[in-house]
Amino acid sequence: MPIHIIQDPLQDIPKTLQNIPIPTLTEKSDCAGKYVKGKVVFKGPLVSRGDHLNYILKIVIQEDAPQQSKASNYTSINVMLFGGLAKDFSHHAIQGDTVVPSGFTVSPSPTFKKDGQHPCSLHLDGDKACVYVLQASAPAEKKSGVNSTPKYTYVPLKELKLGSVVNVYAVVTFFKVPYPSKGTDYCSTLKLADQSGATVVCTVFSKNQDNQPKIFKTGDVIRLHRVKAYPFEGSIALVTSWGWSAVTFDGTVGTPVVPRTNSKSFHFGEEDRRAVTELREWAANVPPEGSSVPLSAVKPKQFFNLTCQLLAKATMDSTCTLLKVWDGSRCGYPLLTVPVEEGALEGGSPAVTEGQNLIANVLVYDNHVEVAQALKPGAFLCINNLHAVAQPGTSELSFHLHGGASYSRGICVLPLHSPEVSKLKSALQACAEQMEDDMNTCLGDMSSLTQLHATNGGPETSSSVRKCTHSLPQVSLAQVKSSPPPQFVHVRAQLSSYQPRRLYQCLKLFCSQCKAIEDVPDAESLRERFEAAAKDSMPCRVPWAVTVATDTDDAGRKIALHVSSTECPADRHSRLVFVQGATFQEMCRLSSEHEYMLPVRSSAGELALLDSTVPFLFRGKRHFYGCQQCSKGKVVKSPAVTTEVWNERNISEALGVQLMQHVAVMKLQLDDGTATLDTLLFEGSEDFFGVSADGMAYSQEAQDSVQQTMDMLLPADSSTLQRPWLDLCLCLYAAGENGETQVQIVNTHIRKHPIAE
DNA sequence: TTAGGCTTCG
Repeated sequence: MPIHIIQDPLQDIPKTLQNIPIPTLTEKSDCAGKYVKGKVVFKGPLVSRGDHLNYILKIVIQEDAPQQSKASNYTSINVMLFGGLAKDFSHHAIQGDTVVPSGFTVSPSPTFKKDGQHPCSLHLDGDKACVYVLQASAPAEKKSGVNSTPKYTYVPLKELKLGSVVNVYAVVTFFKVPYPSKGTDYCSTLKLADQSGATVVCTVFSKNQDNQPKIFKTGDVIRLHRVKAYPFEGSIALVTSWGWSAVTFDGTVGTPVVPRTNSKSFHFGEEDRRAVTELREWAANVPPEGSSVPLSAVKPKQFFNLTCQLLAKATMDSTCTLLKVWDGSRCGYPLLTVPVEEGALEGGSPAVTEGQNLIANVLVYDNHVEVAQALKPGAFLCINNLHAVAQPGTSELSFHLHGGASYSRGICVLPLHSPEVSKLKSALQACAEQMEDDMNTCLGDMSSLTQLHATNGGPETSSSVRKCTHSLPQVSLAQVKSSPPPQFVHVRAQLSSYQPRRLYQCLKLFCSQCKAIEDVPDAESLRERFEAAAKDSMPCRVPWAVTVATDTDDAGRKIALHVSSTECPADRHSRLVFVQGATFQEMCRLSSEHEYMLPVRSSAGELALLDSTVPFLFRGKRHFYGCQQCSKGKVVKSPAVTTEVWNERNISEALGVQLMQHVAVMKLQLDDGTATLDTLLFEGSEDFFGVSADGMAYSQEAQDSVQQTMDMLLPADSSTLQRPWLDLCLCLYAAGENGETQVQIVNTHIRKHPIAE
């Protein structure tokens, strides 16, 4: 726990830490093992940077008395807290507390000129950062032996027990002004909330109007003594009981804590000041009333606000428009499917969401129709005062945005860079990834079945077959272009162009760990890169290999072959041979199907791999590359390949090299008459061509096959009439910083000999 | 005791 609540700084701060006076801090200060001490004179709001773990909190602390009067006058300094530390600090410390941060870094204060505070600021982030908090309290109260004031305990609203009479502190989120009841008393109804997350209704009875709690507006803080918790309609409610009292406070952060009450005598101390301050700060960071409810938490009959993404829309009639939306959470109730006329739906939804309670059908009525009509699929929305309506006889939910504008009912389009949208985007992304995982599992189980189905299928006019299990309607490319990611779509289209036209240029090296994609170096650059290595004639002997030297064509130059004594259990001929001082051509010449050849150079008496721009392993005509980013040290230790069978994977692991794999990457432009669409063939390229990327790298036959496929899809000088139609599965996803939609062809296999022939 | 927050054609 990076926040420590302490009683006595002298005792509770570790003696290993040393104080450094705030005025003496400079950018160059060595702050390891140091702490600063000061009073919190400002505490900003807890700011969330999108995801729930990512918080920032700014505070200003002031040192009591400058310890080095001559040093500088900067006794106040800005302190930035990050992550869990920021959140914990926000909960445990308030303005006025004395705090002792340690494990901070010092950097120039960006607001130095503006705020005139210390030219440096402190940053607390990571494992080493911690803050000791000495909570401010009224010493007089604690130390005076006179126990004149009773000690009250306050129960969090979530922990109310039926039948108990309790004291509570809460924020008023709703109130009805007092009115005469049908009995003898005045009555008012309040709704209360506190940090525990619960909201509770409270009824207040009083003999006269003046004794009612002095609530001026929602957000006020109330302290209630002696209220009784009792059951009402399945939840807990509060009602005033004998001898009850109420004190209220303004809820605005930073304003003086002034109690409002009619009571002649009431207890009010430092504890109360802290309770009010904490509630105010909590309330300031909680979204105001009418905050969004995720689909997963919606209950029948509820009116709520939904933050969501629009997937598709359809006009039902002149007074009603259907919006299909999702927020990445699954509704706890089955969702009603609203039938839509063919072609009426603009946009689409991922097929795998069917039956997953992910997509809500929102019926928008009357005055809201105009706004709804203008919305673009993909937009992020906040639909306010949406009504969850249960279908009679079933528990299926549909959602109605009724006519009228009360309770701020309506649709807002959220700006792309708002925190709500970042939050929503991460939820949607997580949901889409989950769906994809589910789908891949499903795909594995189903692939044999679909292949059978495909070959036994009826009349075929398509030159490709989809290998996915989606049951998606076919959409036009124009529709795809207006569809929001992430989702899968099915289209029928022709190829209109592709790049690169030279197929060998589409081969790349891919690191599955860091996702880097590199070009495959050509023979000429490899020859150059080996030149320096070939000049390495430093004799080198390693205990784990037998070294032999062989002559070269160059007079006097020798190649050293360090043959590892480790044998492959499954094949005694397999050996690891570390080759020192060879050119690229020599490496290729030496390389055979039996041995694994690894080019090395000498490095301080040991052998080291060459840099990652050249293959680290040669076998036969195959060359293997390591990832520059992800491979570990270059020095070769005794290579402990422990597996029964050897292959490039085991060997690279034993050497700490992250093996890169071949991938084929192409850009294909599709056309179906409604639009052209640029797509990427990457993850689905092996499926597409029915050829492995390694095959494309080394086998003439495979290369010819790929060329034939492309020639078949786009015959030279062909008209659109001559080009075959393709049934394709496309995956739409957001890519890059701006979240632009990228489209990949996936789950699609090209028939080289169309059945129609 | 009293009241028990509120909206809605679909």
